[in-house]
Amino acid sequence: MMKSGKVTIKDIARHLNVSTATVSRALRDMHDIHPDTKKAVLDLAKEWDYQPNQMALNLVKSKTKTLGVIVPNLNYYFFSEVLSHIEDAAHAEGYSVLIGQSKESFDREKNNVEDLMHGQVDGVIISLSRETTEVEHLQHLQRRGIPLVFFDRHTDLVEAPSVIVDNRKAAKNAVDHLIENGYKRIAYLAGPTNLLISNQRLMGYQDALREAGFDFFAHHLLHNDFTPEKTCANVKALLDMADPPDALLCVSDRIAFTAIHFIKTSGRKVPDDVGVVSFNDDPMCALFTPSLTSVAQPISDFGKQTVQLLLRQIKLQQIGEALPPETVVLPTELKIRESSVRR
Amino acid sequence: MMKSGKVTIKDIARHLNVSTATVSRALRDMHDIHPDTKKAVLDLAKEWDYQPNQMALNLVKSKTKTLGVIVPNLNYYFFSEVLSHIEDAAHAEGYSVLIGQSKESFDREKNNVEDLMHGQVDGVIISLSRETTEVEHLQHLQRRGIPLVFFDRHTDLVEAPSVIVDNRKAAKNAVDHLIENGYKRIAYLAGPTNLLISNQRLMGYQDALREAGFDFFAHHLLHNDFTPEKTCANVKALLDMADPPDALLCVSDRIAFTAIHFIKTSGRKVPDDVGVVSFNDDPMCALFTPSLTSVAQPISDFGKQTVQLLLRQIKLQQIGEALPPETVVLPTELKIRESSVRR
DNA sequence: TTGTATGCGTTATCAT
DNA sequence: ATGATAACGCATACAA
Repeated sequence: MMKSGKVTIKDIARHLNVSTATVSRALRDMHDIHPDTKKAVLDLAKEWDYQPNQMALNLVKSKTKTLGVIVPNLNYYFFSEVLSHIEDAAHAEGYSVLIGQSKESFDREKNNVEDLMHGQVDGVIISLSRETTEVEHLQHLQRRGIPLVFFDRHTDLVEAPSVIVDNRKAAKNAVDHLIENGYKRIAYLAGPTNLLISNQRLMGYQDALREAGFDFFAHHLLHNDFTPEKTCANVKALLDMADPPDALLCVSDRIAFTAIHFIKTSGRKVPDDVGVVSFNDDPMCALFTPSLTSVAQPISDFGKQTVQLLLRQIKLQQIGEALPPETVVLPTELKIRESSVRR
Repeated sequence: MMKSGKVTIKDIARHLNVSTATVSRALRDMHDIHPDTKKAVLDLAKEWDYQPNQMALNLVKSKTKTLGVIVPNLNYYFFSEVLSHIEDAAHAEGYSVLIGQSKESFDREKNNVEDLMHGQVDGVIISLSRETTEVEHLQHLQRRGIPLVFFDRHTDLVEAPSVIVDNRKAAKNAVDHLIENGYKRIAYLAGPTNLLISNQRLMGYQDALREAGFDFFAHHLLHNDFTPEKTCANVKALLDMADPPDALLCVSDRIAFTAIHFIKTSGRKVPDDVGVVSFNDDPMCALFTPSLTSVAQPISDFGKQTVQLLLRQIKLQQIGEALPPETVVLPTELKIRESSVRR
């Protein structure tokens, strides 16, 4: 093994007294190449540890075989789980994954998108920050011809495929379940006011109340920024009310765990005094005391479908076609556990 | 705004009747450029939405401003958390982050490393898969001049900086704490047999036993592959023994949560019948019932230090220097909660 | 202050 | 079956 630094196709060509074109062909196992030449090239390539330079390939092919993924936070259970499946699916198709997190900040999201726009990726997968209300940065991306797919936290302000669940229906189911189990004053611990999925769940919550002939009380709707502090403050406010709720619909398991812990600490029982259902079906749901009833989302499908949708767009784009902005709605399942069934 | 597709420096040069060199200089705000020329270029660049082509830049500079990160699993609490901080730190320094997960498979890890070797990244951060015992793929990376840094799951078979904690000491502390609280038969629910950090913790566990004059029982040491099934089987085996342990040191919170759940289900009490301490200080530790005593690692420092170490290496490498393989040992803290203190 | 020419590593289109 | 050469988009040493 000689040749210290990076060895290029040119080095091999020179040493073998052939042209770079020949080496290139030999390396890529093309037709019209003499077996002997090919063997010589391959042998030397191996001996010298030749590795094709990806940057040069990117430039000439004008694609990177890389996907960009932007999520609010890499350490939320749901997102890290979906990301894991995205990486899996992308990897299986020969794509690398570049990550960015908005940290729920619109500016960082914009920043991330702009970074990816400089030709680093062939397409972008995004789940919006909770601050995102305008979408100029995403339209910019599309104008530059970079395919885009949403998952979970989407928007209708941009024409792009998305992979979501029917949050409204899922929430209605969850609240129906609480009502069936005798709960009468159900509060909703929601996410930030402008978070689409939180609002969709709000509609399902209201649907269920209406259908059951219950009144919707605005003071039983509390918004939350996903911090434990805010959750505790919210729960405290609810418990201190003149008409405290006897059940909670939580927008996420994280919030539900914190809420239940607070409720238990305050001397009430779950599910007897307060029933709880939430979203995501974090594995901890089954281990928690009481175990937590939660809406399961098909996380692995989230990852797979999102990647498929993006890859299809990328492929079509190369032949000049466009994919009609399809919306994939994944099924949810309410996993009923102890927290919502009175003993 | 005209010019539909991507606009290049060449387009601007042609339209302005100047050379590409001039445009390049104007864009990068260099000296020796006439204000008028500069303004004209900048204006047109803005009007036409010029974006520098990253692929071309990469090729010219022969660096990508991208870091590769390979972890066993993106959805383990510890790794997703560290990754989040790595992304943060990298982003702050103007670097993008490419991710790969080994899924605890040596082959996938090797695969990931080889992908990154083809000139996609300026450096690599890795936490080894539990299957990894040989390191040829990492040496290959280094031979190709790509700086490497380990965090958490490292190896001494490769000369590279690493960011770790003193697992042996941390484990000893944790077991000392159990002993101080009156536990006498302490078992260790370890990770896979060849996982370095698990074995380091084993040594600390044995240190503590020895110092306290306790015997080490080989049948009180059970290895685990991080699946709930295996954990339950292990715990069942322990509880069914003639001399069941009265306390458990768990190699991770995930395992501890599952173990406690199993113990509770089997009718025993934690911490009265069985005390439990573990590692990672997952936020769920505080919310769990009973709350879980755990060794906290400074996760944010893991991310920051790892990136700093890598960036320093990259910088030094550019001036032909090498960084002595420094090992950063981060402090740990035992967070004492209910699971290890008898009432 | 600006332009010319060359190189970065590879593929691809012509020839031969 | 192979070789020259022109791209890909940009930076830069050297001229002017």
